[in-house]
Amino acid sequence: MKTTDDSLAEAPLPVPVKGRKNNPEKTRDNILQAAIVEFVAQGLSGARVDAIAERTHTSKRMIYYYFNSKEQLYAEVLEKLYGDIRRTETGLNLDALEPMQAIQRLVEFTFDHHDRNVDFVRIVCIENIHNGENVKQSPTIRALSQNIVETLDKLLRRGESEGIFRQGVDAIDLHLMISSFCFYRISNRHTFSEIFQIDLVDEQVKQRHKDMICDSVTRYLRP
Amino acid sequence: MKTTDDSLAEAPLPVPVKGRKNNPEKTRDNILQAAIVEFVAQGLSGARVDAIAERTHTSKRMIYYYFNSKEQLYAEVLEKLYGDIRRTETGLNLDALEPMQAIQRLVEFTFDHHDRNVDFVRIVCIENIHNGENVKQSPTIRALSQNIVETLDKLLRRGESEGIFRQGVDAIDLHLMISSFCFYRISNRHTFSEIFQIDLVDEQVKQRHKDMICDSVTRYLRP
DNA sequence: GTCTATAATAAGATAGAC
DNA sequence: GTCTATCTTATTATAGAC
Repeated sequence: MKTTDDSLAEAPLPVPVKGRKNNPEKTRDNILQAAIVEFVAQGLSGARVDAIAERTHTSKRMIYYYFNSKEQLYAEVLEKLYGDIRRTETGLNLDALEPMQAIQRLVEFTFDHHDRNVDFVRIVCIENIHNGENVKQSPTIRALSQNIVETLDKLLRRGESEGIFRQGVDAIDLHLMISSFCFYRISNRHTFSEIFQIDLVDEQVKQRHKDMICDSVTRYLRP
Repeated sequence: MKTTDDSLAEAPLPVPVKGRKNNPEKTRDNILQAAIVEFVAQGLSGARVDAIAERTHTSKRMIYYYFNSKEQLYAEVLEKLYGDIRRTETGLNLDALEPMQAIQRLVEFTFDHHDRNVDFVRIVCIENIHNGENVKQSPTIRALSQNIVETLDKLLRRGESEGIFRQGVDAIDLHLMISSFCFYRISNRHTFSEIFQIDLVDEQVKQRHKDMICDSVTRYLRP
């Protein structure tokens, strides 16, 4: 390929794009976005640093420059996806509604939430395959998730005192019940839909399942 | 290391263990068992053929001899774990019970089932991370899983005609509901227990959750 | 059928120029 | 801060003896 051996005369283009100055934040975020795509698609062990670099407007060197290792990059991806999702959980304004309607709204929100955020569901699966080791090392993630339990607890106590809900239901238990359905429907959709020949993406099926979990939770809560 | 260059005089021990003759079936099964442990612990991409060989009483060469590739070995692991679990689902003898008791028994069975078979839960997660591609290629797995839906459908129709269950509940939908809770409790236990600070292994908690899903399903089914 | 040794390649991480 | 080129090690897979 070389037409001359005067290497000093070759390609003086360390500056990324013509005329544009360096933009560290943008570069870093660009890498993080690419990493999300790769980790979500391939898992932690399956993801390739080279593949992440290819999805980037920059180079593999920059990944190590900003994130030091594949593991640390993964940890940031995990925090980002958890953060994105937990933040949307605020501003549901359940206090204004009566308990039974509020719980219904919360269930529907959780359902849609998982349905729209397949990436989040996948990264949580991946993290569990790795025994939650990265979640355990992130106080941020734990802190982010307290909100939903507090909301639910407040709601349960309110319904309880009004005599609309039965006594003594634990917020975390109920969250487990709601999440499990909403999560599993997405996380296991490949095996479930293949084995039982059901199209989980179909709008009618989706609505039926949403009604199902709503109905199931409200019936469970009645005294 | 060599103290002599007469290589012909060295180590004539291709025969595995002293005096014992070759045992192909045993060797093959030994590899499969080792592969289960490794794939379940590390996932498909995370599993190392060398690590599987180390867990074996034989060598890496034998893995390729019997299974041709890492992928094919994984596919057999998947079939084996699905097969093991589906087979135990028969012989529940629900026909003898009245519908509401039968469904309760089925739910409890499913709960315990997942609780006892963490390996199965993990391999299903792993398979879903890989978009269920191997399940799709295995007619065996699909065939094995029809039993549970048939059982459930028969039960639902019986309860329906006796007026004990509400009309029109779909067996696959209900199976989704029951499975999701039982599965998620295991599959996501690492992140869930860390984030919400709950000990899912605790016997009291476990019993509470078992009651919860039972209660929830029976309430859902009532007319 | 089974073993040890090794080839071929892929992947994480780094060097060094600019 | 960014790039290209490369080092090192790990990993899948195979050769060839017995």
